[in-house]
Amino acid sequence: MKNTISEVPARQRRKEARPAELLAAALDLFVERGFAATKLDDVAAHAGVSKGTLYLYFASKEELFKAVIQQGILPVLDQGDEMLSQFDGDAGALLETLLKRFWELVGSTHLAGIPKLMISEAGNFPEVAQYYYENVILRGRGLIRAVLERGIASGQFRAVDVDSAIDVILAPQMMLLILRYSLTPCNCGKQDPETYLRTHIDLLLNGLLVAEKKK
Amino acid sequence: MKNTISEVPARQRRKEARPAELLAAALDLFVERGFAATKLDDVAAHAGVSKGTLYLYFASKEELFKAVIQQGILPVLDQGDEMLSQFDGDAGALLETLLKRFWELVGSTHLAGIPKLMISEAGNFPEVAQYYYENVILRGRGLIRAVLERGIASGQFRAVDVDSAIDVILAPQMMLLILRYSLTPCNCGKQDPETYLRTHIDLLLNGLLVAEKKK
DNA sequence: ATTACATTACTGACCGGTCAGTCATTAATT
DNA sequence: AATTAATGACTGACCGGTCAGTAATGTAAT
Repeated sequence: MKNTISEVPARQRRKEARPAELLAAALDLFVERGFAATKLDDVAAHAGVSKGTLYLYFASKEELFKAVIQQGILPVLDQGDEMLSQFDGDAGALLETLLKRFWELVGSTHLAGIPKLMISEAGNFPEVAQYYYENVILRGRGLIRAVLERGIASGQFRAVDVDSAIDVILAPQMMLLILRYSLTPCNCGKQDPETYLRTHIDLLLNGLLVAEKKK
Repeated sequence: MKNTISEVPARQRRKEARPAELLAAALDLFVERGFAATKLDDVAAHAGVSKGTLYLYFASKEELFKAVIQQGILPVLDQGDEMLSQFDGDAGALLETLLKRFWELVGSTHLAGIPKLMISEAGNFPEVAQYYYENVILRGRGLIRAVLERGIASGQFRAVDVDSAIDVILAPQMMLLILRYSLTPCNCGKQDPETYLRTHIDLLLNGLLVAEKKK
């Protein structure tokens, strides 16, 4: 006769579901507490298994870290690539759409914590940092570069220095994410991202100076 | 007769010099390895003393952290205040001067590592984060706010949303510092800061769009 | 000068808590 | 009965923090 209260056995065997559940738990905790401060016991508990089980699926804490980064961030960049190839408006509108979409996809998820996580831990995990640089940063910069070059070629944008402009454009986006997951006493990121994003795009396209251009 | 090889005794008593030397060592190591990953044994060794001595001057690792932040960053903000009160050019020139001077004072020092350090550790040390927010972030934002308001009042700047504009302006500066001390495989921050800074100020003042303004 | 005593900056072995990683055992599935 | 997913007690390294002891310096009496 089964237990009449609960049909869930104490121990379940769910080989297929474990890795994804462990990755989700790890993302949550890494993003919330940082990598070093997160205990694998807690990750396992969060995923409803014991620490031993975690080690059945991931060889070490660092491997788990790598897997979290990979699985979390690559789909977002795939979306970006797709948008770029399909969009057919002018470059200014494309830039605006891209930045807004990025915020929708990442800003509202726990994925938003990944940039801060990488910045914090890159120094101590060069292998992960290398992967992140090649597969996330370079691809992200590539997206913005394509937009800038399209805009400059069409005459819509001024012929700014593309390489540094990319960084200048991405920085406010990154900082907004970073501040969300750090310096919580700071309200910097608290005012609605709408306004922030609008100001960013407005400044970016129009600059700070009034009507007649000098320089 | 003294030792002819070396006049340095094995053990020295230098009560006055210790704190500053320990703070310098701690800044170096915290910035290089992160707070959690830095061992107090190493900090002490770097300063040429034993761990016990460190505890004569600082009550705990966290107190040492706070002292490093305070001692490192406050003088820079004092300089900023002074510049603001003395400068008498137009707001655009003031903004440019302020950003460039900031880079000179901080970008070339180990102080440049402090923003990344704070971002990484703020979550685990709320007391330090609170201090940093009140005494560094708010003061820094105050400087930029003053410049923006001066420029808008004089009619030189467009009437942008000041609060979010502050963040948009500061973000590229911060990101440049952050990338210097993180993601070292990434060359993002490697190209000379000159170009980066010039692009930032140029974009900030003039925007991305060509001559005739829309909107 | 030299000796004796007092003060205190400094040391480093040690302790206790923590946590990544292991493995003998248990129990679900085939 | 055999296989293997899952467990959780255990280990050993690590490190923040402590403290009994050591040696450098000061001071005063001889």
